[in-house]
Amino acid sequence: MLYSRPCEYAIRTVAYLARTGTERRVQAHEIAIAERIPAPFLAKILQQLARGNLVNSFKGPGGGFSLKRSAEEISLYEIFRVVDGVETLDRCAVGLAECNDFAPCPLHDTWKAVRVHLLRYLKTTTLKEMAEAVVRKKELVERMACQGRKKNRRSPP
Amino acid sequence: MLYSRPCEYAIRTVAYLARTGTERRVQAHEIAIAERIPAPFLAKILQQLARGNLVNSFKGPGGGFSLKRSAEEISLYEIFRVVDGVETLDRCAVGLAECNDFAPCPLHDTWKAVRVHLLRYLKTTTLKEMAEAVVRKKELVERMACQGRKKNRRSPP
DNA sequence: AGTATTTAGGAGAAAAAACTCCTTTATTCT
DNA sequence: AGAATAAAGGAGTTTTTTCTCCTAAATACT
Repeated sequence: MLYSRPCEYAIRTVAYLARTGTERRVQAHEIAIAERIPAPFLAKILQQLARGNLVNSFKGPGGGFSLKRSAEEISLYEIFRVVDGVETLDRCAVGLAECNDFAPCPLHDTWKAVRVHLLRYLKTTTLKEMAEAVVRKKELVERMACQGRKKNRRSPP
Repeated sequence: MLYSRPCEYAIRTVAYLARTGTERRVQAHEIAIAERIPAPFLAKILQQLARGNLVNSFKGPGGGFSLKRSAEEISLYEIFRVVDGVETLDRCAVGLAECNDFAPCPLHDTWKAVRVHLLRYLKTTTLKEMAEAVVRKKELVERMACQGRKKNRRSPP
């Protein structure tokens, strides 16, 4: 997989915050329940996001987390950078420590092209995409529920 | 990273066998030393490759492993399939268990495009590429060594 | 000031991945 | 047949990643 489990959780967390809006403070355990992520672990990840300046954090009663920027200003790449660190993308295709641009391994050039593509995906995919896609999915679910009822009328058991 | 550590080792192993030719039997510990891979672990990986019909295995004196096919007939995808299993590529972009083509998560379509690209890379990159690239690298190293000597003459300490 | 709340941070536990070690099996050679 | 060799297979150990638990710190409210 392209990025770690914690990074997956981070993406879903930021998406959750994006859907709730930038003003409201959301507590870690609320996100954990909604997204089925282990709460203490999510707290750690949220701290990383806060240190990386992707979210605001507020202690105490009424505290919680909120996004520092709007959804379309946050790319997958930024989350990935903060949680996994970008060095993981620099790894040689076959794990050779000495492989680099100056002394490339046999797969270096082809793998580099893949890497460029992956980086583009990460940098161009924003959390806006995720928020919008959820809206689209809801419409789809409602449409499918409607079709489901029609089909039941036509096909008695 | 796209595939596991064992899969990296497998690719390097198959490349090593490709360079030695399909006839000669190569022992596990020879490859382990040459590629700096833990020998007992490599033996396990080689067994997977044998079970997956990528290599021949021979027990006893004079035994070892050899490729079942020529380098250009073995893609990275085949090695990946045998060592990691292809289900790892089916994983949702953000780790949602219920995400599939019929109930896609918000990133499903964009991630799917990335996946297609990765699959193409894996399926079109063969071990022939690796074997040829090693030859090219040797020529480059010799050329650089030559330039290194010229430069030393020009730049006394 | 004291209490409650929620994040921040450190240490440890559990799970998964990587790796090691030992026995068994199959093959070759004498 | 016996010995040597090298793969095959199983179990165990180590390392890394994921996750849990506990304490400390900061904030809001009374």
